[in-house]
Amino acid sequence: MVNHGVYDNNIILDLTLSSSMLRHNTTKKPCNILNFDPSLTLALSGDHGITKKKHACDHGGLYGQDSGSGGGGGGSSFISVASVCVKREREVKSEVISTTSEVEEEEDDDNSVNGRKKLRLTKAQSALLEEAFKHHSSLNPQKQKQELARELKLRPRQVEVWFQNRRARTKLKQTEVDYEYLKKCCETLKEENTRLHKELQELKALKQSTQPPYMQLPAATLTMCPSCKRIGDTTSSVNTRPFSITPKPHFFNPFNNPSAAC
DNA sequence: AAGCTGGTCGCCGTTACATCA
DNA sequence: TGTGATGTAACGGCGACCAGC
Repeated sequence: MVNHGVYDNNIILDLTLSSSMLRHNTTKKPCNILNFDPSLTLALSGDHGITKKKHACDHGGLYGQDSGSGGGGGGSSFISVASVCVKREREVKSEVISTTSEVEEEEDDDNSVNGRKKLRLTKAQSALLEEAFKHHSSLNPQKQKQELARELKLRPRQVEVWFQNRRARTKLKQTEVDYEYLKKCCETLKEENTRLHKELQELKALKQSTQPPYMQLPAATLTMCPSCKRIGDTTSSVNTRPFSITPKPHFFNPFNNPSAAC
């Protein structure tokens, strides 16, 4: 049922495993024809042998050829697995149909030894994918994906997943940047608010202690610039007096430019 | 024209594995 | 050497969109 042909060091281990574990392990990522690591052998601890539902999907779908002997979740039937994995099967079909013979051979190898064992892309593969991502953050479905997959000796599905994850990472980073920006804005506003409150208190105190002539003017006509701490005046074009009057409120907007209020 | 169905795609939340401190 | 944290490949589910019937 299983082709162990590629990794001789796995064969003996496989023979000691249950059928479900076999199924899982024999689909171990081959990828690694490219960067095969002999230490990347089968997990004998047991937990790897406990095939979860989505693993079953992998085997029933992506790597389905060998999965007929068992399903996911530790022994459910192939039929039930297949019913859960319609989408996977769709993808597999389209991939198989559209891939070149070269890729098909690659996938055959994958199917024989592939598994949930996680692939780590090589630096070269990542670099190429990054380069492609720079040009377009989305794949031109049946064209660019196939091309990249062929070039990288990966399955089209892997390229697709990489782009999805890459977009998610980009979005996450942008969210973090936005968060930091808003946080700074919030802090700036808080400081401004505190300072304005303080100034208000000082003005109130000043009003109580003295009654200078300018205080006879309506209070609403006086505004103070939060940055330079001068009171504005529009009645004269040249601001020669320490306190003056402005025709309209002088709002401070930290989102635009905290230091540009004046 | 409207409704249904199937295919495709992208996003989201999650899981599981590899690696590192 | 064991363990928790982190990064990320891979998954299932869902909704949106489109084409064909």
